[in-house]
Amino acid sequence: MRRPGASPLYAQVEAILTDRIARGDWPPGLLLPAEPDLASELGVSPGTLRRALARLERRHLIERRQGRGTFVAQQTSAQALGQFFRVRDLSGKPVRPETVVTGITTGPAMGEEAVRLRLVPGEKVHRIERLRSLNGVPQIVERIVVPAALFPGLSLPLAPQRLETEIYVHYQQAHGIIVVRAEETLSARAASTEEARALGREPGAPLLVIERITYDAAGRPVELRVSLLDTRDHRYAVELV
Amino acid sequence: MRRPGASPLYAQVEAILTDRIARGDWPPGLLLPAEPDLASELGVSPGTLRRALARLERRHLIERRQGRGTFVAQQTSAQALGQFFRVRDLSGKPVRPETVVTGITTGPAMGEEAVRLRLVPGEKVHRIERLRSLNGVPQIVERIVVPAALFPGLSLPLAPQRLETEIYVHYQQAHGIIVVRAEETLSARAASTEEARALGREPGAPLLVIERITYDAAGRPVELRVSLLDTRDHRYAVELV
DNA sequence: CAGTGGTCTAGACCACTTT
DNA sequence: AAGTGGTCTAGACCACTGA
Repeated sequence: MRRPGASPLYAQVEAILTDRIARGDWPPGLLLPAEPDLASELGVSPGTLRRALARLERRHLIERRQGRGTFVAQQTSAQALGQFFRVRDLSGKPVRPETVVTGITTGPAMGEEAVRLRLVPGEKVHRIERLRSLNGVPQIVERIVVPAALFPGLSLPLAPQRLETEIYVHYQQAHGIIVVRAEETLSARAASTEEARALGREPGAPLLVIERITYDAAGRPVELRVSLLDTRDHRYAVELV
Repeated sequence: MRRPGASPLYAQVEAILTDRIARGDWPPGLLLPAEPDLASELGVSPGTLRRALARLERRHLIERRQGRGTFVAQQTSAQALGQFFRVRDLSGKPVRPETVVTGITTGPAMGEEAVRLRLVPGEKVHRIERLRSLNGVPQIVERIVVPAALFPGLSLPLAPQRLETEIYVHYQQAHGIIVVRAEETLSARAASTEEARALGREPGAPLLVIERITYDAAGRPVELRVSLLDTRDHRYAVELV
């Protein structure tokens, strides 16, 4: 195949398949055609297709299972937690948070928020407050901002329960949005009186601040989040390679 | 090629090449044999060799340059900084630290240190204290613990200068040790009086604590490090995928 | 047993770098 | 012009899964 000044063929194939998934043409859970079939449909060799599939798998957009086939990734609670929740206990073991919603409001996006979420000024957002416990003890205060357009059913009484699991599962089930990437910045800050009360600490206690922006498969921002972690018994863990 | 219960051939090739680099048989900067030659020397097909080389490149152990050849990775200051220094300014731009050594002592490894560095109890370590400035302002207090065996020339008068650049460059030049991986855990903590004075802050001010353990190509731990960052003007940035 | 992805091989052609 | 890695192709065989 030719490639005058364009990108490599495997990258083009990767982009085509990413687009099918991002648009919902290929919904989560779908079994993809077998590799030889998909390769001939796209007009590329099996080797080139495999190279594109390997990259999609590394981005967690598909799952390949030997003997079964290749599937569009399902956003499950356990999977989203493993991918995006970096908190560990002091021995390094992963912990599972229990979550309670402590407040929901709806209003226009602030200047900074609107820019980062790429909303028109004044567009509505939901603000969600949650308290997350690790091993039964409140350890994380969390404030989430999401475009209201992505969360229409939020005023319903059942909404809080949905918000107590990872909201990425809701995104996928209700809108076919697959969350694939997040950027986090970390800092340290003194607790306010409200934050301190929620976490059972004294005002001014040092907290770890985790600010996150989350993107879907199409590269659109879909969530802003600030998490305040009490780090007496837990750590935020990363590996650098 | 057969593979009864063993690992894939490309993984075996990767292990062989990693070993050659880790042992110093292939020193940093070396030009590797051309792919067809290396493949036939190892008794594998070019495709299998390329798969192993791709993995080595992702681990930053080699660099491949089209038209020139494949080289064992050189540890440069800029490269080590880009790979392991996650601090950004508030706009997200990378910053380059200037570093001053504020203290060096030598003594036996403490219990916890000895375990993590896999030293025999009582084995000597160097403890290095540094103050790092960003844009001319002191922002990071750093304490580094390294096995004394890896840093024999530390009492020489020129040592402090060496310690003012990334010490990974010294590791590579003096011992052929290539640092490939680090684990970091983050937390928030109140500044002590000495830490506060060094950073121009009030005692008790919240600081971001970054604890790092660093490993070489052979998987041996070669450094413990604690960095205390003033996060009024900077952030620690990570991407989750 | 049939069908899937995982591994391994072999070789052609292209783009880039250096001589 | 010669040599390198990057791309793309084509096909054989193996390991795993589920009917």
